[in-house]
Amino acid sequence: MTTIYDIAKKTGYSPTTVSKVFNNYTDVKDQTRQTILQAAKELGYWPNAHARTLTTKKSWTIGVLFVESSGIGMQHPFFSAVIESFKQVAVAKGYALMFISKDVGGKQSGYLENCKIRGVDGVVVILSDYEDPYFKELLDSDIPCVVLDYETSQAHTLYSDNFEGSLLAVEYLYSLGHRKIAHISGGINTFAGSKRVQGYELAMTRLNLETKESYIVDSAYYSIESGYAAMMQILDLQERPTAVFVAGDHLALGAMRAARERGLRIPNDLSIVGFDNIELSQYITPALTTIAQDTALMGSKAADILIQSIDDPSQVLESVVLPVRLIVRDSCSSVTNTT
Amino acid sequence: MTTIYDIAKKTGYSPTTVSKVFNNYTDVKDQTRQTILQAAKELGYWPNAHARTLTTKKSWTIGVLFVESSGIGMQHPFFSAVIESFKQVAVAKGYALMFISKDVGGKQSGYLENCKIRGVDGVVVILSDYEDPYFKELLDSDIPCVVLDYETSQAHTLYSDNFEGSLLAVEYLYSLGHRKIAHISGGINTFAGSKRVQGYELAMTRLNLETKESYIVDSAYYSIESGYAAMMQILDLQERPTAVFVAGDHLALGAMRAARERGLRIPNDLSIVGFDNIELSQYITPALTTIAQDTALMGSKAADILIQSIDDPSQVLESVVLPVRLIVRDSCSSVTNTT
DNA sequence: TCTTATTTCGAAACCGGTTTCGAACTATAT
DNA sequence: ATATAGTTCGAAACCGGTTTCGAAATAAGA
Repeated sequence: MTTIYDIAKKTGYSPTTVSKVFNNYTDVKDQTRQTILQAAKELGYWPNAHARTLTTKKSWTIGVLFVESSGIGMQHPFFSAVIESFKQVAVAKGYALMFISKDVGGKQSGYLENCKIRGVDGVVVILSDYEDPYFKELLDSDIPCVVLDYETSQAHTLYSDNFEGSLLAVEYLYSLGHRKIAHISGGINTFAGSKRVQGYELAMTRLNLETKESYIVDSAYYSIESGYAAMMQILDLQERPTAVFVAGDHLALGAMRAARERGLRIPNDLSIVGFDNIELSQYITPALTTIAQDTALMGSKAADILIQSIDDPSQVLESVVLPVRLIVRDSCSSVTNTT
Repeated sequence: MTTIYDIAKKTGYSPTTVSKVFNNYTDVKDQTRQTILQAAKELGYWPNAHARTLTTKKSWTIGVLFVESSGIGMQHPFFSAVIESFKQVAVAKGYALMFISKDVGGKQSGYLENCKIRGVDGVVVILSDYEDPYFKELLDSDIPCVVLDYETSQAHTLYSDNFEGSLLAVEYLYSLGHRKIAHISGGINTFAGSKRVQGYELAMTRLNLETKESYIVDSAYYSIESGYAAMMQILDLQERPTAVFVAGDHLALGAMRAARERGLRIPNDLSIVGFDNIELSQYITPALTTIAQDTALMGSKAADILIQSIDDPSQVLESVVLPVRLIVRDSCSSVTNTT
């Protein structure tokens, strides 16, 4: 491993000057710069990020806090799409991404501890369970954070307009003639889930539709399985709805499966609207009508905000609400006879 | 930021002794240890990983090299499933995961350079294009690598038995009575893709079936779109096959869509076998019969091998071939009249 | 030619840890 | 009381960089 000292020795200049070359200081003669650069190339020199971080206190590393209660981690398509777009702008600005976990090496430690130990410059957090005390601990710290899909006054936040999404979905179903509209929630205890329920309820009220208790089924996770179970529950109702607004595409997939098993055809016998617009929703049959979140924008915008906040921690906290839109495909049909 | 020097000052012991406490040296009196631990707690001490790495030359960081030519990055379900399981064992052993990219900060740099700069202890690589010269550069280096879905004598390798998978698929279709079996390849230029084609060809030969040129369609990427295009090409054939073995589930989704648009019912008019067993393949209609790779095993095994290799770089290179299995679902039907 | 201003460079301290090796101190054996 | 063994601790060098500030060298101005 060659160091700036090796280069200094070889060229006859001091380590100081060598360091200056790699940091684009102006007080070094151009010819000197060339000599040093040349020597660096010959010796195969790579700057040591750890040594640099030690003095500068900047690691050029962003922590990714990404945990789902369901435990499937990176596999969730919505989250991974966001992170992918986040990564692209972060890398372009010179940052590397590092996963933050608790319990590293089998030792109970917590997110904040690991962030401190690793010296990350900032953290982007996407959790399904924001009640985690270890997350709170991180929020309370001085580490710049941008948190997605959640609302808090302690950090920059970024989330889709879940509320509006629900309105769009229900109003669309209404416009097709549906009056008995049920809702499969993604968990009232999650931020997005509760917003979506609220949006559903408001929409129903606005449209003068009765909001029955039994028409709202809470499913614990955004998984296919729980969507299946929730739909089964709805199908057992004596007064079956003609349409179901489902708070997530994965849930919707499970719901569609349940309906199919019960012999219901979609959209003929039952209309379904999802939420998220995951890639596959357009390829299933029938293609899923859903509310699209702009994952690419969410990721890139989050990176912009976080990096700004790293550069200037005194920045006022931003709270960005991203627009959603209805994507009409084939999983809904109009109701002719409104019983 | 409190350091071991702060703790030393507060307790009256030397930085050496403080350091020893955190490194579990035995030559420190138990009472001393308690005093120092107590002081550390009070001062809110976190060890500085960068400083530690600087002297020990070990960063407890594993680089993740994960690029797809299609550019969708982490979103690919197969790859992200593998990484997720990799991450779990790596974290349990005390490592953090860091994404390695080239062109950091807009500067053309390459994978090796970034690995060297960041001082990662090892790298797990999953690429779709293993011809990348920057990847070769990394392979030629002294950094421990484990590469997935590829074969090379320069690193530890790990891949599913693609060849066997093809045999299973074709033999299964044969057992259902199919004789005209086509193949949509995932790209003859990828390692897995070529193995799958070879397996297909061997199976056909073994079963005494004619391997027509036109029955093998090469699709550039493992995307839904290219699966769609490839299937269209097959459906344009005058002598249409009764079954298609598709080299990837995503491709299969596109292929099914194409067939459906052409008015063909699956499995009645056309049988399809996929490859990968992505989560969604069981939820589409008809549920996809496919060849399953053991992604969890691949990830955890890869982590085991890499970490062993980090601990002892002189280890002989391992090349692990993981078993695959046929998962029968609803996308294939038996052929009664073999024309 | 002598100031003065501008370039160009380097000594030295510092960042926060680790590790070797010897010294001092305590306990045990003779 | 003395020799020996075992325990406990710390001085100092080192890891590979950055940065301040002053000095030397060179160029410009009078």
